[in-house]
Formats: sequence, structure tokens, C-alpha cells
Amino acid sequence: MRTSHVLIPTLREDPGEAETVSHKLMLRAGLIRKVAAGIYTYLPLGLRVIRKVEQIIREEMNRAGAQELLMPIASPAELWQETGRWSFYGKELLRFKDRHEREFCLGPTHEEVITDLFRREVRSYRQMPLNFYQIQTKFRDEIRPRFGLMRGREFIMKDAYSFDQDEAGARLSYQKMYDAYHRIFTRCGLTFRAVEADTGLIGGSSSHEFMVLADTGENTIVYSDGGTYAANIEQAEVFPPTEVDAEPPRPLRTVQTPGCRTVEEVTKFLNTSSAHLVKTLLYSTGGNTVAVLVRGDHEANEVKIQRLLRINGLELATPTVVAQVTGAPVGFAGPIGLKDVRIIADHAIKAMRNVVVGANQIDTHYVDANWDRDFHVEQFADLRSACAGDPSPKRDGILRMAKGIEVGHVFMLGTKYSETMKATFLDLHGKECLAVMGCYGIGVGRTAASAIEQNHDPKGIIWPFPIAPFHVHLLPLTQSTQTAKVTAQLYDDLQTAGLEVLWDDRDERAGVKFNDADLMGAPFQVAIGDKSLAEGVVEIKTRKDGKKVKLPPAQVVGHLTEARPS
RNA sequence: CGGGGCGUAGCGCAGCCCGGUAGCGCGCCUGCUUUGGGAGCAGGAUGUCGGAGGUUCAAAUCCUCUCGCCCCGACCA
Repeated sequence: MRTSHVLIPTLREDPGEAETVSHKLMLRAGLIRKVAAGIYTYLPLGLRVIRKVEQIIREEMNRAGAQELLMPIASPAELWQETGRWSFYGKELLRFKDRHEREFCLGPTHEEVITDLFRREVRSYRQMPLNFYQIQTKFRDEIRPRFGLMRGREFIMKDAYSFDQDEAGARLSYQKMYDAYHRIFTRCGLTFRAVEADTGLIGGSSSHEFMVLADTGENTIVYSDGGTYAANIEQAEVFPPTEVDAEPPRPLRTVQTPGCRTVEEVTKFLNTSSAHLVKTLLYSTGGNTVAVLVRGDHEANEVKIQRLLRINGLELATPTVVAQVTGAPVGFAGPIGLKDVRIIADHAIKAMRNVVVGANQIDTHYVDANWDRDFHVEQFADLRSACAGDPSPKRDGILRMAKGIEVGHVFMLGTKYSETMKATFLDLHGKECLAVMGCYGIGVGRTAASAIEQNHDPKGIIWPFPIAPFHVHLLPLTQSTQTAKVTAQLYDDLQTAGLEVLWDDRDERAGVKFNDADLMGAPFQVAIGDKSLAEGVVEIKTRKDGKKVKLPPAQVVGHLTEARPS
């Protein structure tokens, strides 16, 4: 393709709206343009990358036995009401009414629609197992879209849904997808890791997320140094402590702690450590307030809390609510004398003796409090996030932390949807059975963005070969007829050899072309100019390592077909 | 939704505090020169200063309301 025939509006400077590397580079290299918050146009170059990722996904899904179909973007409220997600999904579900006042939503995911298809069309075990997938634009009215394609409101997703006769079959389908995902992300040139994950709004029994390892990732993952365990920090199980503090209980006392509201202030003032303090966090959940106790140096894990309480929607209580419940300003809440509030605690609390807690009174704390003597805990559970250094749940060493970008997620759904939507089939014995389901998503744009996060340098993008918008960037540097002739010949020959070529035929200076080429990130650049042609050669640069080779034009095709990763 | 910030030329920004009728760099157009890592000189075009009200002789600047966008949190492919 010739540069003069395609819109590639590169930018010299970083756009003000972008923060992360991939977002900046996608804008600068002319891949995308924003239309509204979280909504983008894919420009020709960006679309080529998207299509490549889609094609890799398509090939691997087909190879794994899934069949492609395409569901509508708009779906009727009734289907969502059937599973209860019309109300459960919340504001993220963009709803609207048609001219007949019938309610619809833009599909954020398609369990309802596909399950409806299954129950209408599939009767017999003979037709199973089935795995349907689509590559389609989704809409989720995200609270805060950000980082360009990394978290859009409108985004392209591959979603697949499997239907099996039983658990064993479903596990096999799940494993096939798990393996396919490994191949997909490997082919996309990504460094990634599959981790155990929470199932969130989709629901189901278990799931894995595929995390691209990158410091800019929004997720924290933990993994064991023994090598077999990896999980999202939301999910990672924390063992109850094995040893209880042996200190004999001392009498409960109150102390004045003027102006000390944070863990840090209180422990510093009392000259103790945060491991001897119990944080009392008040959460609001649909009108109720819950007190959650965690050790001062631990992080409460809101996903675990929600799972224990079987709710979706948890917020730290506002200062007003805190004042109502505790009778004191924020910073002095404690479990002693707290009324009309459920109190749940992390396992770690059980092992603590003679702790510091808030006294529900301004500028006052209790010291030497003991849970079995001074306050009541309704339930102990795993409510905190794992930390680096915690033992691995698989008992293969200790945990370490890393940041990741979630590019794919596979779920074992079980019969959650087939049950509520009565998706059944007749088995071998003529008995009516519920289909056992799985669902499997990949963020296409996010995968492309992740590739940039992992593959760039100060000059621009360094595309992994399989998803590069072009393989070779031809850069004629001088205006001579000789240069033009060699360039045109190379353009034809390279394409004939099956390489995708971008020919920078603009009337620009060499520096501009080099810089734009580095920015756009094609794996190979071929510079053609009078200087090197005088020696009978052109110059091939590998974008990744910057290495340059001089070769006669006739040998370029051979060299590049050779250098091309398979 | 809570907290912070920003809307001025296609892009990046200054001007706003202290009101006097809009500027810089890049890009764009024309000409000449230049031509292997973001050229030089000369000339030129481009703004309802996000929008609506208000205060004032006078508003980009002060006040009120509104819309959009970005960043931090809850959400997630």
C-alpha cells in the first residue's frame, strides 16, 4: 500500500489526552482517533492490526472446534430479565427503548442470547458438544473508560460459549479453550500468564484470566516462586494463620489518641506496629452497613467480602454513615460496642492478642483488646488480599506480585444460565438434562494495545511480526529515477513473495520518513537512496534491534523471506 | 457517583491572578533554495477563546449555570 493512498495521520507530539504508552502510540502512529469517551474509530492502520488479531483468534478457535456465528448487538430486555441480570448488571448495561417503547440493551456479553438459541434449536445429546463464538463489538457503559483501547466503552471482543452434556465434557471444552488461548496469545507475540480469577458478573464456578505482564497493568497478580500457582490478587486464597499470638491477655484500656486517624498515625503515636492494630472498615451495601475487621498492615479484599456476603455492590461508608453508626468521625471506628452492624473479620484477627482498635469516640482508641473477650465477631473468613511473602495456596513456596493486563478470561459456567433459561437436551436415555456451559472472552483491541505496551521503545511501536499492520516499510529517500525504479521493483517483488508492504511515497525528507517508520513499527524497513545505490545496495533495518544490513536490491526478497519469523 | 484537573488555530501550549478586543511552536498553503535521521529563507491562511446567561463603557480574563474531556477510586475483555 502506498502512504499517499491511505490516511495515516501521525503526530509528532504526545496528545494531551493520553497517559499510557499504548494509548499515546496508537494515537501518534495514526491507528485510532477518539470519537467520544471510550469510543474510537479504527483508522486503516489500526484496523489492519485488529484484523490480524481477529484472524489469529479465528484460526485457533476453529482449530479448537468452535464454530463462528454472529449475534445482534441489541438484545431485548426479556432475555436479561429471565436471568435476573437486567437488574443485577447495573448501569454498565446501556438500555434504550424502541419506537414501541419496548426495552432493549446493547449487549455487553451474550450468555442470554446464545442460551436462548441453544434451547430453541438443540434437542439431543447427538448434537453436542457445541461451542459457538463470535467476534463482535460490545458495549459496556464503563464508569471510567481510559487508556484508549485498553478500556473502551465500545470494544471488539471474541466471545465463545460451550454447551456440554456433563461436567466432564464441560471441563474438556474448558481445557480446549484454555489451550487455544495459549496458542493465540503466543502467536500474538505476548508474554502472558494464565491466573486463577474471580468470576464476577458472569458467574460460574471457576475461571482463569490471561494476563499480559506489564507494569502499566490495572490488575495485580500473585504467583508462587515454586512456579505452579498464579492468581489474580482478588482471588488468591490466604491461609488462616497457623500460630496464635501466645501473649497472655492484658486488661482492656482506653487511651487518648488526639488527631490520630490513620493506621500509621495511631501506631506511631502508640509506638506499636500496624500488625498489632485491627482496622475496622465500614462498608455500605444496599442500605446496610457491615463492619470488616482486618489487620492494620493488611488490605481488605472487596471481592472476597462481596462473595462472602453474596452481594454485588460494596462501598466504603461515607463519613456521614460512619458518624451515624459509630458516633465518631472517620478514623476511630472499632468493634467494641458497635451496635446494629454485622461484624465480620479476616482470619488473621483470630490469631491476634492485645490489639489496638478504635473506641467509636473521637480521639480515643482501646489497647489490649481481645476478640474473644471484648467484642463479638459474627464470622471469620478469608477477607484480605494476599501479600508478597504469603505462603502459596498450592504450598509450593511463597507468593510474589506482578502487574498484568487482562486480555482473556475463560469461565466454567456450570448450569447457571441453562437452569434459569431452561436450556435442556435429551440424553442417551431420553432423560431431560441441563446443558453444562462455559464462556470464553478475548479483548481484541486490548490485545493489540497490550502488544504495544510490551513492544515499544522511545521511537515508537515495535510490532510483533504476526500482528504488524505491515511487514516491510519501503523508504525511498531521494527523488532520483533510479531510486524510484528500485523502490517500485522491490514493492512488486516483496508483495509477490507474500509480504505486506507499505511504501512511503510521500515527498518528505529522509528524517521524516525514518521517524514515521520507527513510530509505526513495521518489523523491517528498507531504505533506498542514491548514496547506497551508488554502491549497488539498499539498506535493511530490523526495527526490533536496529540492526542494519546492506544488500543488493535483488537479494532483499530472499533476505526478508529468510528473516521473517514463521 | 465521590475527589482532582483541563477546554484558546489541525496538534502541543502561553495569555486568565491584575478586564482594554488573541499569541508561540509544530503542522498547513505559495515561491526559491535544500535533499540519507523531524531543512532554510521569504510570504500567507486559519480562532463563534467549549456553550448559555450575567457584571462592565469594555470579558479568553470576573460571577452563575451548563456541556465535554483527562487523572485517582468502585467496574472489566
